[in-house]
Amino acid sequence: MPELPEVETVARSVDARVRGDRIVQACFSSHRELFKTPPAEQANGLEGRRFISVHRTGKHIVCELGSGRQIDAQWIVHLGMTGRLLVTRPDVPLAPHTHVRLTLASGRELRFVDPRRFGRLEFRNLSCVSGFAGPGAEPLAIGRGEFAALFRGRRLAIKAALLNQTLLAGVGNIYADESLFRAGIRPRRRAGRLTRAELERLRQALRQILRQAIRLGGSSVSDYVDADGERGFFQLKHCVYLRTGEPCRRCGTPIRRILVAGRGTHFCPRCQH
DNA sequence: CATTTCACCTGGTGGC
DNA sequence: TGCCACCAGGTGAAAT
Repeated sequence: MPELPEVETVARSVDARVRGDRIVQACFSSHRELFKTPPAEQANGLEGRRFISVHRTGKHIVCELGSGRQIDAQWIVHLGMTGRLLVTRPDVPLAPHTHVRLTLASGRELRFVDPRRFGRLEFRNLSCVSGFAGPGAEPLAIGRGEFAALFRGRRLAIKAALLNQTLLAGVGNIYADESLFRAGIRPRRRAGRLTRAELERLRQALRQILRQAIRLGGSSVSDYVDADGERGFFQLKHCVYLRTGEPCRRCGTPIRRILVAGRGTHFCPRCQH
């Protein structure tokens, strides 16, 4: 489900609800594939610590934790396709596929729910390991020259390059398609063949779209919600994503769907070159 | 090395 | 109503 704007929205809403709160008890499910750190070790590390802050890096939610005032551990949550982090009252019935419950000193619960189990959870004790650092560049912070350099000499499709998290962190299928539409670039163009002007159009398109999507709370295509259960509204602004056969909002030509890098890819054959 | 394909999961939808 | 094929916001391992 979640790409940069959705993860940013979730991180902000979780931060607003749990900052300063202490974890009293941690309950983990037995689906081991979810846990990069063994669940018992995570529960052990979480219990007794306080949320100092929660923020986003790429598609990862990073919870900075402390036993006292200092940050001494991190809990890192990747939502995969269908993961949700929810802060609820404890009497709210458990959703199916709830894999983690953190009981907080305030009496509320932080819950991790993930039907497809593509999410990943990791605990890092900073006295043993370094802090989390994702590999890719932040699309909202990267400059023109650095952005262009990411794609230089690459023969793969520009859409596949946008999805590669080690190049840019946070862009997924929705925002790759939407930014390529806004920049007027076909998704199958070879990344290394884009002109300097096209690359700069793409960088600007990405910035504008990601910022607007964050303002609107992300895209709720089927089930995405933030920590308060609120849906986003950017899906109302989609120009191509999941609009196969519908008229292009700019020129009226039916939107086409193809496969690129194994992912459904949507574009306007008239507006994109 | 760079790039492509596929497996990992559940659930929703639409056709017959 | 049921059954089936196909699709879905992601990623990392294996193959090429």
